[in-house]
Amino acid sequence: MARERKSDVAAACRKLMKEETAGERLVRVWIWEYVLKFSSDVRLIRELMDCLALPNDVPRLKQMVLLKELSGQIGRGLVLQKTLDLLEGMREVMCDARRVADLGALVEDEVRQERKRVKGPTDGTRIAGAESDCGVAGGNGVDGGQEKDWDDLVDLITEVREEVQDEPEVESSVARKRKYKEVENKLKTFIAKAWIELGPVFLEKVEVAVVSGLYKGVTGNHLETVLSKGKAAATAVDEEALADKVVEEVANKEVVEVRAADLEKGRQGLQESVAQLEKLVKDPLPAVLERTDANGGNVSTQVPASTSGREERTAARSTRRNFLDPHPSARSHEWGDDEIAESPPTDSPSASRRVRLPPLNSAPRMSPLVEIQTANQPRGATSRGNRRRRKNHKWSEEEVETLKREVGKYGKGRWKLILQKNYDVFQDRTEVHLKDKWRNMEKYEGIREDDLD
DNA sequence: CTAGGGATAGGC
DNA sequence: GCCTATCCCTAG
Repeated sequence: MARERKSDVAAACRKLMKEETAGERLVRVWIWEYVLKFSSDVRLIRELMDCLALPNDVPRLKQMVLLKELSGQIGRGLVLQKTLDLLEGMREVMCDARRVADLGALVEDEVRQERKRVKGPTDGTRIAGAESDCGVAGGNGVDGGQEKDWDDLVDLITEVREEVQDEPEVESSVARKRKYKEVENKLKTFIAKAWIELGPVFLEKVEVAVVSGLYKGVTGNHLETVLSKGKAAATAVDEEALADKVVEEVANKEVVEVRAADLEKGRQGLQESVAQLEKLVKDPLPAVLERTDANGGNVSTQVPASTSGREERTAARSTRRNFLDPHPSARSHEWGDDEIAESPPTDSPSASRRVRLPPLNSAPRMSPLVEIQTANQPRGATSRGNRRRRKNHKWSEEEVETLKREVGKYGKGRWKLILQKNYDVFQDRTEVHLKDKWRNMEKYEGIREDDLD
């Protein structure tokens, strides 16, 4: 039943997205920005994904997703190679962001043209705040500080990883553990800084502005005027500056005293904004939340990390790849390939109807890392370079024994589970590594699952 | 996520 | 070269 409703929602959303205007697309970006920044509820994010495609051509959003994934790495235990891959993804996106520094202007342009086309009958589709750049272009400031942090971090991880590869047998040494801790801390700092770099998201600014009474809202007339006069860009700067100022003030002042009247005012303002948003995009959240509540907070796609039952695993299997868990062996990130790729839930039929922005990556497909490395790193300091095959990492006795034991316990084919239960032993391995190793052992050593106790 | 095909590294 | 171990890719 939940399943049917789910597909209903998804279908309805697809339909909506088919007719998505440039303005609505912006709304989609705002929603995602906000959710990615403030929700740590993976379940919610997945559900939302089914209903509202994650725009895959906005560097800022990509950065946010990558940051989420990196955070997840810390939570689940570091897999150095994966961390490096994610970091490389970050670098790519950061470069993209720089390349399209004026994307905001382009979007506004699209909005303007779109408005010209649909002018008249569709009075109800006023685009709240569409003349502001709304953060699509915001956060493009990838400055040198972040690059340096990035370099340091990658160097450190590479170094540790190589150490692990060269002397896998001392994996549990105190020094090794300290190294991992160091990586983790540095990574945390990097992530925190990156979020700061990204700056406030659009809805956040609106929220702050409304609550502090400085945001007067945008009237339809105002919008029309702005758009028709073609002064969108100029206004966007003003609004942006205002919002920034507000955020800054709020951040710097001792806690701003908020009186009841202000709060009420703010709440009303937010309610209006929400109503406007709902007019534009059918907000999937209420349905999702209602469903999760009805379900006692449980949704079938949720996988409690600690469980291991076979049934649960099957139940948890999703038709779609978990976006927080990219393909284990993927060496490059899927986003930004030249095609205008669809996000998973939005199946292709609607693709052609989408408002399209210029491809972000029309530039060479080669990893920006290459340029950077060759430029900044004299010797092969970071040996992984472009897409180099990782150095063969011989299996230690302990790893092999653990693998045998665990296959005996959980059965062949539960690679992910086995890995999760033994992150400390299988440092720097993925489930694919476990699977491959077992295959070899079967093939060349004649080991069988049933030989094990 | 897993299975299986295939590429590559590295030892002899 | 051949063979095994390891790594990588991708269909299902």
